[in-house]
This record gives sequence, C-alpha cells and structure tokens, in this order.
Amino acid sequence: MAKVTLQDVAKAAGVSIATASWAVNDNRNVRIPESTRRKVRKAADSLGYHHNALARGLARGCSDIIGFISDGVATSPFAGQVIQGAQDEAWRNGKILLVVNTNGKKDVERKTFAFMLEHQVEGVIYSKWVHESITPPSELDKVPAVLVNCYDERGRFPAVVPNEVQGGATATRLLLEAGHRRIAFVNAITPSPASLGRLEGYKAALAAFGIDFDSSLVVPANADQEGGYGAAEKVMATDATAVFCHNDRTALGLYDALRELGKRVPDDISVVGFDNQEMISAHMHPALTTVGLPQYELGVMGVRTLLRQCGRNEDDGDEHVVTRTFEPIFVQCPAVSRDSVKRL
Amino acid sequence: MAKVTLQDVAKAAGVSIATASWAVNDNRNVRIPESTRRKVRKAADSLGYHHNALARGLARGCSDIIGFISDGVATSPFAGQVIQGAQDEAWRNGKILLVVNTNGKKDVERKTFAFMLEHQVEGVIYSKWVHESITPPSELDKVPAVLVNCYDERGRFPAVVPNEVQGGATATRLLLEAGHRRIAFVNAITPSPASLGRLEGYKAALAAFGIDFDSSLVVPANADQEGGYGAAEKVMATDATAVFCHNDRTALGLYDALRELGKRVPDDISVVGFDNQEMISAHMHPALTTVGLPQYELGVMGVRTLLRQCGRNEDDGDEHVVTRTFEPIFVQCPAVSRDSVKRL
DNA sequence: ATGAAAGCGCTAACAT
DNA sequence: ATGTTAGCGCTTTCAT
Repeated sequence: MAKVTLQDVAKAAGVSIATASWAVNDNRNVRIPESTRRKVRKAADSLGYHHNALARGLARGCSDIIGFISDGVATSPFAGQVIQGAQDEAWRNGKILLVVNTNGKKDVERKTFAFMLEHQVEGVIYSKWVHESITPPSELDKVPAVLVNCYDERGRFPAVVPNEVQGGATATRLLLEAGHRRIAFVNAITPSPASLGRLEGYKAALAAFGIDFDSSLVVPANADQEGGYGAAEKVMATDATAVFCHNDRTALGLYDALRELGKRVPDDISVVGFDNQEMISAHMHPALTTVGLPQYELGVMGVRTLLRQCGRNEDDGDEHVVTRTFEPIFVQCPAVSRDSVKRL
Repeated sequence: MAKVTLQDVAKAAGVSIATASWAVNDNRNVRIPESTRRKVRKAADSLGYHHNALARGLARGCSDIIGFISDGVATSPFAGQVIQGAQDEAWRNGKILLVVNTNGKKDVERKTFAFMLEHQVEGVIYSKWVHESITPPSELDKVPAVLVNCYDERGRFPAVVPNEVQGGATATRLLLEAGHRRIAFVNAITPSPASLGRLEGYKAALAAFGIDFDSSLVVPANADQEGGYGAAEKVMATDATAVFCHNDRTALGLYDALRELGKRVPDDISVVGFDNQEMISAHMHPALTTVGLPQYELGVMGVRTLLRQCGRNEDDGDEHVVTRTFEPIFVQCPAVSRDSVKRL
C-alpha cells in the first residue's frame, strides 16, 4: 500500500516517466498515440496511482487552491450558501477552496493570509458577513483577490455584492402588484448598503407606480426581532395596508406584536421581509413572502471573477501595476412568494 | 516582488541554505547560535520571505492539511460550529482544514476523496449532518480518519458523537429540578440515535427521581415545527405540567399551537427543547430553555482524535493492519436555561 | 513519438 | 556550528 509514484507507473507501462506524465495528464500539446495513452492509464489504475498535488504544484508553480476568507459567515446561516457556491464553481474549474473563518479577528486574519500565501493559493476571496464598505487589508495586494459581500470604495479590487436597490424595489413591487398603495417600510435604523439601498429601491418602485413617497410611512427600527416587535404600533398608527420589513427577523418580531394587537397577517395587513432566512421565513405563520439574498450566486460570481482575474494576471507580465479601478458587480435578489401578502 | 526563496534568504544572510532552513524553522534539533538565527530571521523578514508549503510538504512527506468532509453540515446552522471547532483545533496544531461539502452526493464524495488524497491530507474527518449510524466509504481506509456526528457500528473508526442519553436526561432534569413531576415528551417518531438516546435519558432522569415511566406521556411527532404544532392537543390531554420536546423546532410549533389553545408558556405549561438552535430558541417568546448540541466540541474532539490517530500511525510501521475497534467518544450536551420553565 | 535531464523550493542526512 | 548534497514527485524543455 506504499505510495505509488509516476515513476512506478512509467515502469509498469514500460515507458519513460515523461511519457507517463503526458498520458496521465491527457496533455493535448503532445501527440502520443492513443495506445500508449491507454497503456499508461491502465497501469496507473491498476497500481492505484494518485497524483501528488504537492509535487505537481511545486513543479508547475501553482497550487489549484483558492483561499476563501470570511469574517464569520461560516457560522451564520448566510454563510454556508456563499461558500457552497464558491466551492461548486471552484470545483468546476478544477480548483479547491481553502476556507478560513477569522471571526473578524485581525490577528487571525493575518495568520490566515500568511498560511494561504505559504500554500501558494492562486488567489483569495475576501468576504464579509454583512454587506459593507471596507478598507481591504494590505495583504490583499500580494495576490489576486476579489471582495464578496463587501467592497472597497476606492475600487481597488473587484467586488461582488447583492443588488440592494433592486431587492428593495422587488420587495415593494411584490406589494404594489398585489394592489397595495399605502406601504409602510420598517427600515434598519443604521445606515448601511442594505438600509440605504433598500430604501432607494422602495422609493423607485413607488415612483414607477406613480405613488408619492411619504416619509411618515418609513419607520426606523433595529434590524432584529425586537425592533420589529417595537415597530408594530407605529405601523398600525399609519393607514398602511402592507409593510415591507428590512429583514425577516424584523418581520418575525412584527408578527408577534401584530398578533398581540389582535391583527392578522395577511388579512389585516400584508407583510414582506428580506433575506429569506429559510429557518425563519419558511416557518412563520403564515409563511413569509420575502426577497432572498443571492448568497450562492455571490459565491459563484466571486470565484468566477477571481479566476478571470488570475487569468489576466498571467497575460500582462506587468507585475502589480494594475491600477485600474473596478465597479462592483451587482447580483440580483430574487423574490420569494409565500403567504403573507394579501391581494387587494 | 518576485518570489523570494530560502536560497535568497541564505545568500542575503551570508549562510548556507541549510542553516537558513534551520533558523527559519526554529529547529531545536540543531544548535545554532542565537546570533545566526536572528541574522537569518532579519534577512527573511526584510526580503518578505514566505515558506513554500508545497515544497516543504513534498520534502517532508506531509502536508499540514486535514480534510473535512461534511454531507451538508456546512449549509446548516449546525454546520458552522463544528467546522469552527475543527478549524480552531487544527490551527492550534499548525494544521489547516480543507473543508468540502458533498451535500450527500456520492459522486462528489468520491471526487472529494480523490482530491484530498492528491493533496496529501494527513487525515480526514468525515462528518454527518444528522447523528446516525453509517457504513463508512471505502476510501476512508486509505488514510487516518475519524467520524464526527456519526459512527460505524462495527467500530472500525474512531467516532465523536453527542451524548444523547445524557442530553435527554439533562433536559428532563431541568424540569424535574423545577419541581415538575408529570412531564410529557414529544419525541421524534423515527428511530435514531437522537430519539432513542433522548428517550433513554428521559427515563433515566425520571427513575433517578423515583418516578415511574408512563408511556402515555410520550407523544410521537415529526421532529419539526408542524409536528410540534400537531402534538399540542395530545399533550394538553394529559395532566402534564411540562413538556420536553425532541428539538427546538418542535417546541416552536408547540408554542404556536399552545398559544392558539389559549395556553401560556410557562405559566400554564413549561417547555424545554433540544438542539439550542439559537436562531430559533433564543428568540421565542418566552425564550426557550433547551439543551445544546456540543457542535464546537465535536469539531475540536474530532481533529484532536484524528491527530492522535496520525501520531500513532507513524509509530507502528505496521501499515494498515490496525484492526482494533473503537468505542465512540461521547460529548456532553449542555443545558441552556432561559425562560420557558416555571418553578413549581 | 518518446526519452533524458534540469529544475521547482525545501528538508535532512552526512560531512567538515 | 555550518556547509554539501541528495532527494521529495512531478513538469517540461530539449534532444533523439
């Protein structure tokens, strides 16, 4: 059961090690007869040969490894999906993903970069748990990199983020199209790409339906269950027939308070959330209509963009003088219709 | 900005490459004066030297990489924590975790093993999303391996699993110690280590308090929200003053039904859950008292066990004739007290 | 079409 | 205490 090397395979197949290498790698640059190719393959199989990625990487100067750094996304429900998307896309390209979760700790992050550089990653994806503007760590300059669910205001790196504006518009339109005209918006109280973007989308959707924006319909709240709970009264104090909540957790809290106020969803008031945290939204009574975050797609686009990045880096030998700036790539947020919206 | 190698460092420091290697690695086997050591370090730092893990791995015959295969755990809330634990523990030992999520697909799993073997992983952790008995894939024989949150009935691999029995007992005792004596148990309808173990723990805790087991208090239900919802009536038909639910989701459903029946938690009836899915339990009204799954610990113990495994494998050169069988390692499930239990 | 041989960057005997 | 050198397993010119 000892290690079987290319050497062994070559010997067994009665060819030179070089030929064996070509055959095993199905190298199209070299024309070797199908017969030889098969002979080698067979030998490899019967010996139970496995490539040694370390040796190959060393010889070729690249590792097939893509680093994925997250600041905690791995432990959030949000997490898994973007990693999954990234992993799948990496896989499709013969790469493997090295995921590390720093929990937002800078020292861990630094060590992570070191580790990844040592392992000769071909590039790294730097992702944040909450969509926000960041100043990228300096280590990012040493290797092809792309930002996911966060962006650099100076545009020094490609970034892939959810399209909050479109998402906010989609959520609002879900209500508009059901016939609602007075739509409250329980928005997060703290400014962020999410709260700003969704508000912008809300306004845009309203405008598209020829409805004037009424700031009294926007009730600020903490973006969690308690915030939603607390916002219920203010919402009911308006004449809104529907509410767009900044996120599902807010909606969940709102549900609770609404119930206590003797109001029923969606009969008395329609609700739509945002995020599509399945764990929550799919199991509420009634199930919550919401807008999803394109997590999986974020991951996919992340590595796709990275790979493109790596490719071009090889072309222009001009080292790291790539001073161009990047526009963020916006990924659509899909509508998820369930039972919390009443058609008027 | 070109690649700087040990060679460069050695030259810059005016020593041989071997000396440089020793200095950089802080090799204790060789006594080299602190002065030389520092000299080399300085050279390395100023040149921006990074180890090349590929080369090192190739030369040393080991990669510092531990594979972590999960069948979907990465996208579940459960997931992150065990991976996090595994990652942290790996890190502490200078190893890095290569996580792959197969989503339970056998073909992906096979490719994953191939990939990991190619990358010369020192061992692999094979984990399941739900605690269950499995027949380990044959590839596991080719490398040191440990099972996490699942086990091989034949005991061919070390396994790390949650202690369901103790967990069930802990949950029950939470109620017992609050003074409850008639305790219903909404258990999962399908047999599994969880349902069987928790039931056993339930009985044991009762017995320890001198209470006879009454099978009419056990109401079977699907282990989800709907199951809990449906079980409410049956529970209220008993004279139980408290319910132990198979998991938090069941408890959540129960809450809903209870509310509709006009019953209040915990005043009319106390509830404890299981799993401590924070997303759910911490945000219920009232917050749910429950028993946690030791996910993080599972991860930690997983790699710790694996590392021990690797160690011994090096000692006995006896290849893979390790026919000993392993007892599962049971990890405690901690009580998480919140507000759903009333003291009688 | 295939073989010989020079590395890739590092480690670890073995010398000195 | 430190330098020499032979690999680790593979890729890839360059010959043949």
